[in-house]
Amino acid sequence: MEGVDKEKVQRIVYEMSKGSQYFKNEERKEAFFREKIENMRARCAKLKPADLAHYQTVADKIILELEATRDLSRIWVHVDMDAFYAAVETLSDPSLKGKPMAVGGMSMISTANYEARRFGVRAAMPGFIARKLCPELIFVPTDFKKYTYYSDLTRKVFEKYDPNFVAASLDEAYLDVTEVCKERGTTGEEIARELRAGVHDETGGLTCSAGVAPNRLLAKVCSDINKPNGQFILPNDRMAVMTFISSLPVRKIGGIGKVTEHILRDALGISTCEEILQKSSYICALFSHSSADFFLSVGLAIGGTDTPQVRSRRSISNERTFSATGDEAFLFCKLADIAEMLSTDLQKEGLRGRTLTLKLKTASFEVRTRAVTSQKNICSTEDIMKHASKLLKAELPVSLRLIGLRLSHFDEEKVGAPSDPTQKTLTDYMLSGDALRKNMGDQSSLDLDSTDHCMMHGEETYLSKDGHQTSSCDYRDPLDENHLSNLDDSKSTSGNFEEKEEIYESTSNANAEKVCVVKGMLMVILLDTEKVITQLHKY
DNA sequence: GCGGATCAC
DNA sequence: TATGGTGATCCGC
Repeated sequence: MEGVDKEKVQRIVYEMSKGSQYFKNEERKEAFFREKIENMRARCAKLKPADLAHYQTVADKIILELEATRDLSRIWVHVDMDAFYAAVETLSDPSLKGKPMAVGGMSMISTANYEARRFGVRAAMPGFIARKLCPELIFVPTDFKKYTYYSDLTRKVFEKYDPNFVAASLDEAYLDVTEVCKERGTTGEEIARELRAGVHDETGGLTCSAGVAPNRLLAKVCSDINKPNGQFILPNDRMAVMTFISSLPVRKIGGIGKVTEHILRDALGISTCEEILQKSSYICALFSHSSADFFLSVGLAIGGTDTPQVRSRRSISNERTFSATGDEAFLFCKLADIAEMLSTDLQKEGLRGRTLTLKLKTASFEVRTRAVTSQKNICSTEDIMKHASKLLKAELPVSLRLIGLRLSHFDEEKVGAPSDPTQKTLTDYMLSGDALRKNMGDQSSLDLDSTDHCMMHGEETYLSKDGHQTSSCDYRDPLDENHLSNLDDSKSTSGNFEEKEEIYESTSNANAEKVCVVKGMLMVILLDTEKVITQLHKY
């Protein structure tokens, strides 16, 4: 973004961060990461001319196969709402117009409007740093009901152009407008323009940007080019597509994040998509078959052109951050809260599963997961707690800032599912799709000998077994949202804390039963932990 | 099947 | 004072 003093922003972010536990953890991760890159460079250096010649033939073969799948017959549009949450908030409070504003709280920001971005304020930036960058910044708490309402309005517009459009999140969607273009004898460009006007009208003023391209991977990149309130069209022409992809930095591609970007650049000297093809032998030498496949398809600008299959959810989880503590009674209370929330969510979806995963983040930001798989399907708070408390107990003593629980390996048939057909957006759109190949470099080149195994192993590559292109890395899960609400800062946690204390003293409270049940369960679970039982009185 | 990592939003 | 939550995937064990 122009007009941003990047150096100043960087300096302030650094000043605010350095010395913190968060920052120390980032440094630890970076050191680990540099080592990984060094390993890859070493492996590169060891490659002999004969090896490289071999990998070049492998690469050339893959490239030929990929080229054969190229389909330039479809017209995809990727629609991306501009600063969506911030724009919605401004719509409902016009006094915010023209002022720097961010949706979120002191701990984390989910979206900043364009006025705030000029100060260097960004999504995923902690609010207290944002305020330092822009002291007059207005904070607005997240309100998902509002965003869902406006998202639904936009989807009504999308439906008119592609009834099978793919909602990638509340504020993004992919539309295959090939048919509507044919019917109306018009271009993707015109459709995108009309669609954007429709969104603007139907929502009462929200703007969006669009990318028009022959596949979803490209459409996604294109929607970012003339943002905000603009569009970019990439014609269905091989030459135009190849020219476009050539100079594109790899980081612009969905699925290539910060880490992959650095690996490609520092280990292989690859910064643009063009260079992927130029160094295709190294790509094949260093990465797994599926990773190489993904990278090479990026170099060729080949992406998904079909409408991806609807897939059911694989896991469901619940996690909460609180101010770090080693107080075991508190930690078990939190665990019980999360178990209960998870159980509630499971009931809503009529799901039961066999694998329970406990997620912990220590006071020093180190993340750990511990899982158990049982024979029986579980869904009740009690069953979840039975396993979860064992997992947590094995980690004690430990000072934590986050606890989470995830259930997976679902039962085939749902039990008592409240099957509400109007809930289409939540269940039917639960497709996943990244064929992301982002596990860089840990795989030995020997793996190339087990190509088939690798291909089958991946749940979904950009090529399905029957040769049709399936959902690709540019496809997003609709439930992936910035669920920033309710964790503004320590308020929510200390809020719970006080609430519990109150409930404990006043048994007439409506919530008392719940707490007692939880407590009762905890007492059974923690029977051998005298200290915890006595401390429970505090909560 | 488990644990660590990465990515997206 | 203060750096999120949900879901998915891959790899190496």
